[in-house]
Amino acid sequence: MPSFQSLPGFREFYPDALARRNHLFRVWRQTARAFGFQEYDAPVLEPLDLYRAKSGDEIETQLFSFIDKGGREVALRPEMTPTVCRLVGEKASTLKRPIKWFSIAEFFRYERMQKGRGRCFHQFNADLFGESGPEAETELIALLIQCLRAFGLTEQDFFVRLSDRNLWFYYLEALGLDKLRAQAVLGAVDKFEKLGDDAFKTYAGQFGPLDASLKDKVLAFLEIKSLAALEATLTALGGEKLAARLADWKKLLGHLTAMGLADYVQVDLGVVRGLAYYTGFVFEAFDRKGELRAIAGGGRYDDLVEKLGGPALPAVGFAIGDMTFALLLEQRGLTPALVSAPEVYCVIGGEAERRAAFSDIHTLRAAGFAVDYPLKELAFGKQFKAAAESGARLALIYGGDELAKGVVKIRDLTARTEHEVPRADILAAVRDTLTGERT
RNA sequence: GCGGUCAUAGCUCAGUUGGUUAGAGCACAAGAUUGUGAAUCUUGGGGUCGCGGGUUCGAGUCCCGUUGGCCGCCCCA
Repeated sequence: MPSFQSLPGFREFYPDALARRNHLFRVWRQTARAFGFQEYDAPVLEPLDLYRAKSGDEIETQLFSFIDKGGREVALRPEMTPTVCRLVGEKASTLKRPIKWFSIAEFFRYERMQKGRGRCFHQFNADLFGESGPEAETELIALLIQCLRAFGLTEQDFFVRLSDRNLWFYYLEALGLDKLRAQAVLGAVDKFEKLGDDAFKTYAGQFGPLDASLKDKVLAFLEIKSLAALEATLTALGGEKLAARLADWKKLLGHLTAMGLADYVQVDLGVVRGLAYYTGFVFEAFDRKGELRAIAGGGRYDDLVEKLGGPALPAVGFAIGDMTFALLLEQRGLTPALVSAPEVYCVIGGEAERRAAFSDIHTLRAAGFAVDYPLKELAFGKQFKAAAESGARLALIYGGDELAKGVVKIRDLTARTEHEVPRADILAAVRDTLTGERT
């Protein structure tokens, strides 16, 4: 046993694990670019106050925070939202709208480890600033869905639950509840799925038992699973705010349907997301089997940029965590068998042949091909075995017979065929075989 | 922060009521094998049995503590 262990909850990525992680990041990055999002990055270490300002003092117990040598209170970032709000807020007047940004970054939270949760993890974050209409949600929800679909996940595997905090407040207001009571009811709604009726205990403690008919109406609202049902309920109540909100819902779902994504989106007002800073649509992605914690979550936070010292700027964003997502891919057998294999493996006779081979090896490597060879002289049989195990597509055979003829034998390790090419043509020959197969 | 459970080789594990020098498979390395692919055979390197203390003539085994993993609760930005 080594004397030094990694810290609890921290992960080490051996090459095969890193290859899988890189694959996730590569696909996310490519997808975000396809949606016109630009990548940014920012410091891992931030002033502690940035998180206090957003989430309150109690957040500190869940942070990796300390005092640096300059006496500053600092914390490893537990999320990207405050940081990106600051970045955008500082340059808001000069950035072209809409501002569509994404990042792939590592985060740290001082928490107890659990399935799908550790003390360090990565998130894909995407945010859209400067658009207050549901067009912003359309882009983000579509991006979220595509970020999962790109791995082969389908509507059989996951879905996005869509809810709306504004709608809840307008609804509860229409039912005659004031703001404080409405917030308490929303807190109960947030916990209702897990606790059932007990979720309303906190409300009862604060304001007395919730009127039975009101509670029925709240629970009925939770039952709504379609736009049609939502429309029926809202039109019955009437009122301008609800009508305007309904129009937003229609637009958002209409656009997502036009994109062919309707089957991925479920109207579900049970999603509230406890965070106080969400101001409109909120959404979370779950696996259909319901075995895992949320895969992704996000929503609109129109007040946060201003709260963190920037100008008033509407915003919508979401994040996908890598741990639960990797579990889902694994469960569905969609983790690609990625090996960091060379493209070409050289089989080399002896020291004399090695000199000739080295010249070609370097030429091929300089041209960008992944080329490997045995560091020390080995029997041919072992070299062919090593070539096969390396995962290379091609073996180049530098034997005395070939070099005497001025050729190199190219063996296709998959097809188990081989042919000779003049040494001078080796780069072109390799390129011809491998081009089009590389990603 | 709380509870349950586990810890023996790189991996999966065996190890009897406490008893000689702690084992197997896989993996890794060398050889059989100096020109063609996951085979076979032989051999080898690898362990302070998580760590610390206790009981005992004797502890991988029993007891206590501790660290760490896994699972759940709280929380989940």
